[in-house]
Amino acid sequence: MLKNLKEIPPTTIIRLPLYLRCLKELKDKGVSYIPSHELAEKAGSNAAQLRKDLSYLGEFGTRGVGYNIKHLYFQISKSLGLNKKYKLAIVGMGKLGPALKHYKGFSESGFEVAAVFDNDQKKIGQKINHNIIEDVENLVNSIKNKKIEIGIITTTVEAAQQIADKMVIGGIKAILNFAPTYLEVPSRVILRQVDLSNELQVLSFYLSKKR
Amino acid sequence: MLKNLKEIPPTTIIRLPLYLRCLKELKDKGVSYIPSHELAEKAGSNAAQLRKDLSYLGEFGTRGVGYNIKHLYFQISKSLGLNKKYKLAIVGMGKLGPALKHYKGFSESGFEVAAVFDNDQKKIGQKINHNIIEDVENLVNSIKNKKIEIGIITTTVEAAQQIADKMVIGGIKAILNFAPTYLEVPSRVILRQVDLSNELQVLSFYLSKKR
DNA sequence: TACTGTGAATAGTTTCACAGCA
DNA sequence: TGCTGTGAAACTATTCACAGTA
Repeated sequence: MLKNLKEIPPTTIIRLPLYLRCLKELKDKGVSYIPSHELAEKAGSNAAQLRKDLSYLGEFGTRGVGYNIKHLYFQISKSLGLNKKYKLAIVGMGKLGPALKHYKGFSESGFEVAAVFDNDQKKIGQKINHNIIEDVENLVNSIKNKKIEIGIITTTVEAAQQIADKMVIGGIKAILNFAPTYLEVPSRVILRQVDLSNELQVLSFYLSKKR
Repeated sequence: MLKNLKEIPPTTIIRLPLYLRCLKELKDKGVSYIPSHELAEKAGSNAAQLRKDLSYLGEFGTRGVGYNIKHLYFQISKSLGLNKKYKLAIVGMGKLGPALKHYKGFSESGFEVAAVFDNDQKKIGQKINHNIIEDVENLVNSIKNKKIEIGIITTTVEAAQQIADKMVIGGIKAILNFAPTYLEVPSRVILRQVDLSNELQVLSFYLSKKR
């Protein structure tokens, strides 16, 4: 019955944002209840897995009926810590950085881009949406002053580690790294790596198997 | 001894591009041999896992010495099917699409952006690097004529499914989808989903646990 | 009746620990 | 001696199947 004591498996955590997205769609459409097999199908999962995943968060369903969409949405949001707003810093205003800056999904989930940085004097001072590009030399102070908790790195591989180091000095709590290189950070800092060409290489593997 | 018969686990496949990246760095530096624990450290893994992963591909090491970097690089490339060139189409020339178009990692791994598309008449005909933006109405024919095997979707959520459908009609073999929505494709088409705000939500979970 | 929640069974993944080879 | 390659053990995740309930 009580499940707060149990650890939520990492695989479950990765799927929660998926469920959340489907629930948002349904909520916006005005649907009020949904059974596990339908929600699972929308999320590209299966009913057993969905129910097991949700069981780590609590008991939110009604037997014979399904899940109340608004309630489940709220509960998953809460479990993911999305009831709180987070401030982001994006470092590297090449192509990918500005693309992320404009990405709608961030603000929708309660993430606010509080500062953007580059080391190119030509770019510093320019405006991107509502942010003025700051000199990367300000990174440490900006993170401290604005109490930024999450850093996104979209620089070159060469610059990535020193940017990460500065973020750590500034007191960053988590880093999302898009530069295709392994970063060394203290274990108290949460690090996630997104590598776009890795995804293509994985596709390549499955493609080449088919012949 | 012979391992070609055994299936390579999906978790191993995801790590192979990581090893490849480290090996490339070492190769460029002129290093010739490396033991498993050092390569593992560079890749953010551990020696036992690295050796187990490689054991699914074959026996490439020398006891007492380590792995020949060039040879291992070649072998992993081959296992991932990267000895072949792949043609890509990117659909959606908003912010993310052009960023991917410029992304160096793609061409370095043998992927060629053979065509780019949008539905905006103002963008169609414009040049992005070496590609002229084509009308999305040409998508099916272009995929057929240019023998494009991989499609990348960077459109809005609303357009994504119909773009995927067109790709399938054109005979695409794999799709990498950046639109935050679940796509329905025939099982013969390989599909991978990359969702940028999911990554932030996962960070949020681990951040909120820390308080 | 139509669903959820969950133990139990199965499947998959990681880590251990060591035999065997250069 | 110092490493790899790999069975076996430990751990983790998924799926099954059904008791329990609105």
